[in-house]
Amino acid sequence: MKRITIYDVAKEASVSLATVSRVINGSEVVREDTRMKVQEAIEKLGYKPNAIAQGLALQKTTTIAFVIPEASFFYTGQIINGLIDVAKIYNYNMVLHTTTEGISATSDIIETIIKSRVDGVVIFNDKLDKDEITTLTNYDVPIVVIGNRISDNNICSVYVDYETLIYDYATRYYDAGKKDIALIEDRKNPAMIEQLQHGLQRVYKDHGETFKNFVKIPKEYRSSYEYLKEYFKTNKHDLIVTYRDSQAMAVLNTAKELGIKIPEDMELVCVLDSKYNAMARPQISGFKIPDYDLGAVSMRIMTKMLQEGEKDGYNRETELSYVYTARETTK
Amino acid sequence: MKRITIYDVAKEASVSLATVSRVINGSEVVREDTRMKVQEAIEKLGYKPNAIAQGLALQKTTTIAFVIPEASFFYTGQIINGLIDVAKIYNYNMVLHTTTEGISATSDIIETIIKSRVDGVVIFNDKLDKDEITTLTNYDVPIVVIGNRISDNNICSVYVDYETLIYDYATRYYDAGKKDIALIEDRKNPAMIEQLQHGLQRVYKDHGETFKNFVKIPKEYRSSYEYLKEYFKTNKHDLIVTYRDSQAMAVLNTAKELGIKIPEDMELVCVLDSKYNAMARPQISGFKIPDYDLGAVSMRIMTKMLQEGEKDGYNRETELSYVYTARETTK
DNA sequence: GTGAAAGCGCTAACAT
DNA sequence: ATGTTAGCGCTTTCAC
Repeated sequence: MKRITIYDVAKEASVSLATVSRVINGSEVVREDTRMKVQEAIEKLGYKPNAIAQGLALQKTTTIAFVIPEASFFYTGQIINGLIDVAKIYNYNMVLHTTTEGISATSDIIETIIKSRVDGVVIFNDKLDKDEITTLTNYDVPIVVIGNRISDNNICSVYVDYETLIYDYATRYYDAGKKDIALIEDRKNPAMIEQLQHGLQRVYKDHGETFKNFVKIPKEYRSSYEYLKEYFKTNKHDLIVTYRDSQAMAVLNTAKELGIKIPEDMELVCVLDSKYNAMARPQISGFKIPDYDLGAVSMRIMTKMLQEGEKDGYNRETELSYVYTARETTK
Repeated sequence: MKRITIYDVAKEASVSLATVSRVINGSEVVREDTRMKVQEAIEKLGYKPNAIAQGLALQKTTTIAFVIPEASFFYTGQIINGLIDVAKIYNYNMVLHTTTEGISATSDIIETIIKSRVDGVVIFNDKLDKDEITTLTNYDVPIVVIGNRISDNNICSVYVDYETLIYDYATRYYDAGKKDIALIEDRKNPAMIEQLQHGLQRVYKDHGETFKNFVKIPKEYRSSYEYLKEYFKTNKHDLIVTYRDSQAMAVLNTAKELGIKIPEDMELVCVLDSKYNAMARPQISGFKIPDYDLGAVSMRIMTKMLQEGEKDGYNRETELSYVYTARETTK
């Protein structure tokens, strides 16, 4: 099947290809009757402009690259939805790249991204360090980073301040005399855990103490659950902080099995709230993180960065807020 | 910052652009010393071939479009991971499109896909009907459909046979005298539910009876949970079948609240297994659906479709199997 | 208001 | 083994 081109349309409508181009791009200077003629030819032939050729001629692709570690979690999906919805409104396409360990190094991905001449790139990545982002800076393509507070000439970021989140929350506990607060490690989200750690450290430091209850999951344990079953046999705290729902549920289950009453004996909060927290029994308290908005806002900022004129229409760093939902695992 | 092109490299290396092109594409006919010369020039200038221009010249984009309803569920993410991992191995890029209701009609998406001249499209969609897929057929781009058994000239499909899955499973219950089997509706996955319904209908038909226990969630209820709380006050069955984990958990919670013992009074199986099923108490039995493989296999088939020579190296329809995991909600 | 022609950056015959 | 040249499909001056 022959791909029909702008030439075919031009011939069909007995005009030059320049005129067809003008019609496609909604140029005002075309006379109404020729516009109709061209429009008809387009319909008749079922012509679809070749975005690749347009990209070449215009030196832009109207495409944004999105890089994520893996598309595994529910909230990653939500971020993607946010990004895509806004991208659509502004007629951008999205290409998706993932930094699966073993299968593709970040440098390879950057390579492909540069080659594909996208207009911008949005990065959501726990592991991507500043060096790698700096590499991207060299190609002077606009970048929006989701999750980490970072900014530069053509780098913006959209994030939630987990450090302050947990600082504020834990401080209330500390001040109420519940000073024994523990944080469960999450190997899959090291960057987030680090932020939480910093927040808790500040709480203790404020009172001249040191935060010590960082519960690491030893490598030999297949899951947090396996280890926690051991851990809680000999440990108990006033408040347990986890990052993901599945870890909170692991705490819930082990506690029940060991006869630790939640929230009476021990309280539990899951930073990253999810529908599963509400389905657990007792229902797990958590913070509603605006995952969809993280995506949507990022893309909106990207579109602004891409508009020459709007150079000052956006902030380099955008902090998104969260809402605490008290459920049954906290008093 | 001036984008440096193949011409710049040619000039730098004092060769023609054809030679540079040959080096880039690993042509064998280039003498070693000139290859080195060119390679050096490429390094020095930091040249990256423009994939857009390559696409134009080669009439192919090495890009696959992927269409999903929404990136919300965990398994959608897994499918994406499978797709991407394989896509990477074969050096394909992926563009992601979603059919968010309200924001973008499927026809618009098809429009953009066609314009972007992707080499193939993978579709995972409950709602996309055959008409829409047929529209794509007109543009003779290779298509792989995930989830539904469907095939045509340039359409392949990869799927799990939910009908047979539940038919086999429910038959065992029926034959054991547990004839009261109910299926919970899932508005978000109508196509899957339909398959399950067909399977159960066959079970009853085999015995000259009619399957009636399809539990619809009335529109006025915000969630399955809200309705099920009412439903189970006056209803009880031998076996409850749900599609997603969250619905199974809703059944679990309402049952517990109403004093219905699971699995003693009523058994429960969740077709689409997830880690949350294992975290629930009692743990929910389910089928391990190979979500990652659905993606991976689909992309593998796509690469085969794209290879001219390999016309017969793949099946039009590929059925993937599942593994049943008995846990605590079934006897 | 419309057409002719020069690119956009690259590949692939075809020459040499 | 390397260079020349004609596209790939489109946009955009610049003439008319």
